Amino acid sequence: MPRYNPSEIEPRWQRYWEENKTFRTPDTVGDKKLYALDMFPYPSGEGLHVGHPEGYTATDIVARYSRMKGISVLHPMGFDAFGLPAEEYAIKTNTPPEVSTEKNIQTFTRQLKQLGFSYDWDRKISTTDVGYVKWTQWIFLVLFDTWFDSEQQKGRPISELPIPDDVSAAGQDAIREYQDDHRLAYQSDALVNWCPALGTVLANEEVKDGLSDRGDHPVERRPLRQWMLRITAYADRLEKDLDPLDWSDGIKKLQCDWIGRSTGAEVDFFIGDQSESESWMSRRAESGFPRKQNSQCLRVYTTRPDTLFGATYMVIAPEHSAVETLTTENQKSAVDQYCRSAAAKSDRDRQDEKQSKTGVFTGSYAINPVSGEPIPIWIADYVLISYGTGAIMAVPGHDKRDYDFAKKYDIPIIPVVHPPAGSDVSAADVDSGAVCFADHGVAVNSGPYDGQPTADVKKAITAKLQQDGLGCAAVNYKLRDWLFSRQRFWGEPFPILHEIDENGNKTGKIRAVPVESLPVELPELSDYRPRSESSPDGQPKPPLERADDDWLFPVIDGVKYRRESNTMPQWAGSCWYYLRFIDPHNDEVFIDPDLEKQWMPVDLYIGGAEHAVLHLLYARFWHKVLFDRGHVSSNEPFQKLVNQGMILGENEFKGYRGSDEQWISAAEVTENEAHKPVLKSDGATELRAVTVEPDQVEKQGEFFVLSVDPSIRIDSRAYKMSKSRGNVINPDDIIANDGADALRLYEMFMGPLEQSKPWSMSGVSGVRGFLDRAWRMIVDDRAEELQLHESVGVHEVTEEQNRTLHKTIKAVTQDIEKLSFNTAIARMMEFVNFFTRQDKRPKSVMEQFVLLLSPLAPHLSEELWALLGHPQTLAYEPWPEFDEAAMVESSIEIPVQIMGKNRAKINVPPGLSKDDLLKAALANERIQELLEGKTIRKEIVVPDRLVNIVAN
RNA sequence: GCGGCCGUGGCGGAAUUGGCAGACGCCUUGGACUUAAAAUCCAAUGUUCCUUGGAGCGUGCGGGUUCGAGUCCCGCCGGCCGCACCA
Repeated sequence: MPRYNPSEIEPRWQRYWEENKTFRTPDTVGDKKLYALDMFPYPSGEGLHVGHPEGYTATDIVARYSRMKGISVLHPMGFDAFGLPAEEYAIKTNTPPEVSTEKNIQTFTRQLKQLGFSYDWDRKISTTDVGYVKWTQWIFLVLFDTWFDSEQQKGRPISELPIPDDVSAAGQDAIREYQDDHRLAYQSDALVNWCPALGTVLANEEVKDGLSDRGDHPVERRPLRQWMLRITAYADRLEKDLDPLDWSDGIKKLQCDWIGRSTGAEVDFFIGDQSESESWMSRRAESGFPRKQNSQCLRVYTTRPDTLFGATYMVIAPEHSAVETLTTENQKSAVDQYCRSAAAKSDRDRQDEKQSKTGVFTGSYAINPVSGEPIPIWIADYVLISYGTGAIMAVPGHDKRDYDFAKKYDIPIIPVVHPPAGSDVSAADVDSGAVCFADHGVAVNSGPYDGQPTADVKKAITAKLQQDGLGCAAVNYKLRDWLFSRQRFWGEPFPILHEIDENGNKTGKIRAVPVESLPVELPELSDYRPRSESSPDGQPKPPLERADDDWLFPVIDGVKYRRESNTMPQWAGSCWYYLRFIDPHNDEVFIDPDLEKQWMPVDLYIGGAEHAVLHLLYARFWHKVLFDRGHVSSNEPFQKLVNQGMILGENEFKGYRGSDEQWISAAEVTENEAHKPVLKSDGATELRAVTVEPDQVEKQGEFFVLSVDPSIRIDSRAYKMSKSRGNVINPDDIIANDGADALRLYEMFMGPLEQSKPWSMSGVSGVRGFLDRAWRMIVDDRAEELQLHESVGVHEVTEEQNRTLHKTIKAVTQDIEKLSFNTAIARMMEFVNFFTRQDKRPKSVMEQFVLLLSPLAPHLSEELWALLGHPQTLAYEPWPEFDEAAMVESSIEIPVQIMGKNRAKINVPPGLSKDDLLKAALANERIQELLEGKTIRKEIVVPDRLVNIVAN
């Protein structure tokens, strides 16, 4: 029986596409091109999640649509396969991670093929492929070979780095060291979370209450020698170049906030006796503001130089280099104790304690350069060593944090800004120190600047400081350089060699692995565990240190080296995969420059919002370096970016029961810190959350309540899918029941692409019903053989049928262009509803419809296309065109309102002039009745839309 | 705390951007077909009031602009997601 049977149709067409290489990328790009890219997945052991196909279907629809529009399409897929889960699994089972990774990639590939995506599978890549790792390492060497010329705002070859005379005078080693200090990839002693027991560096997220997440071992903050990438050099360009991109404002803002550019001034405060400050200042007025601060002063960064007159104390971070010199004898023990306890805290712990600020007085004073008054210098961990200069001038009157601190330690507050006229804050409250006013306003107690608005004072004081050699305008970023090394096994080895002496000790000289020796492959190990004890020099010992000597100690030109044993983080591979897709098999270069020019940039990039910041920032950074060095022609990689929303589990009703099984209304329930439901009244009595069936619940006013007891309120919401909640939907099950076309269509029909939305099983059967109806509109499902429905044939197309067709073509075309797939599907449903009622369904119209449906439901469409008499795939059939003339209605219904309320409807021909439309409205009997005895004050006539008459 | 997004029927969501609120789908109810069921098809389906026909009220709440507001402005309330001492 020729019922619609996706499990028979779909594998058949998938085989057809694969055997005929239907979606092979064209060798040469035509007039128009589309590079449609998905954020490639990490191939986890769990297999595909229903969230994956959402974005993938969206790009696939656009790719298929574009091919039919005659556009050259590149639509690839691959795998971001380095990562921790594979390594954990390897440790547990002692099998090489590449084995489980390969298995997972095969599962993912099978699942993706079952969804009928039109990827060019010949371009499949995995970041773990040796041929891919080679070029990841090569790009690292480009970073290693590049320095950033801040004048030209451009990365340049290290060989072009100007060497200062004093450095070149000091010899070759000094020059080499100077170069190493300026490379975009450099080694640095960064403060990191170091866990001695685990022998590894941990991410902030892996540390809780100063203990390691796994094993509860103590973690300390220590400077360790790590590889860093100088992304901060590109901060300005990463921010500015966002502007012309077709990204949502939300994502642009997230990136901007992450970069965190702020402008202000650096200011030097003289340290020492008040009497000497005058002469120091006059010397400064002559010498100007020095590039580096010296020990006579403390340099701060501030965004509010206008509040300088209100600076009543200073704060330096506990790690500041001046701590020792500033601490006086009788403060020494208190300072030592404070700094030691601060060092033991992770960043997270410091943040947790932000409610109550802590600090300690150094015993020293600085001189406020504008007032000449001595002000105390404190140490407090609310000042971060990693931002600005690690020191601040504190203005408690106009900074919330300084205000809290000053209140706690009883430090004077001087108000220097009054709220502007119309502010909620009163000047009197600011003067009395009752409130902290952090906004812009008007200067007071600021000498010559009194009465001027904040913005002007900022400029004027900065200029004055500059003139006096006490300060200069400055820019700062929250963005930090990128800590790029990991003590893990399953990642790309660094292509770097450390020179060693006869005793095997590092000399400090490093060199790149010669390009012709790339890739540096991972060595074979018998044990993937991180080392549990640290090496004698206190540095972590990554697993790669246990490699054979052959791997670990190469000799080049008679010089002995030790390989770098850290690996790159998972981000590395995803930083440039979009380039490799363009030329995936090239062994000579990472990408052919001609092909790069033809295909870049990516025209549509779709993926989850979880990568909105880091991945996109990192990839853009690498791309800009490659651009500066002439390896790519485009400045930005991703022209249009769309973040799909999250697919949540099915909606759940949740009720609460007390210890005696009594129902408790949700209105009386709150959550405690452990996210357990408790009674709101005491915040302690634990309750049990139970799922309530939908038929036991009804809506009353704003809330859902129990049908049997309306005084009991029930919570209603959808939760994130998770294994522990048991609400995970497996795409394989949906495909088995209703087919890939139904899954694709349902995920597109759920709602706007970028919105989070709950799953609904009956919604799936809804779209399956539509596919069934579309099938029956064309196929005779009661016949023995597969044949056309008796109503389908070579019929004259009626005017109404033609109008429906062209309206549908127009709507679907525009909706696909807007990525508004839910409404495109709704229009096709209307089409099917209409033509199912037609006894004569012209074959030509059915064909056009099948083409419209094909990007969304490709298997069903191919099957119907074949049945309509076309032996070849429809993938390259021309996309249907619409004709405005065919859409014109003979008569349209116009509402007539009186005082904005609908009172009648009139039928008029479209395009009627204002006057005629008004005449027709006034001619209406009912309108005449209602207007009787009233005076018409005003008539609003919108042609083809409505008439509104104002009368009383 | 700061920032972003969002509140429309029982549910997911539409609404040519200021012009008929609730397209399309789900759920529910009724009917046709059937010995029966499934499947399919047809119809009803925001809410209240009255007698058909209609009238009133309705887009989280309160105000405003307008002939006209889901859409614009001001002030609240609620939800979700980021960031979190960045001077």
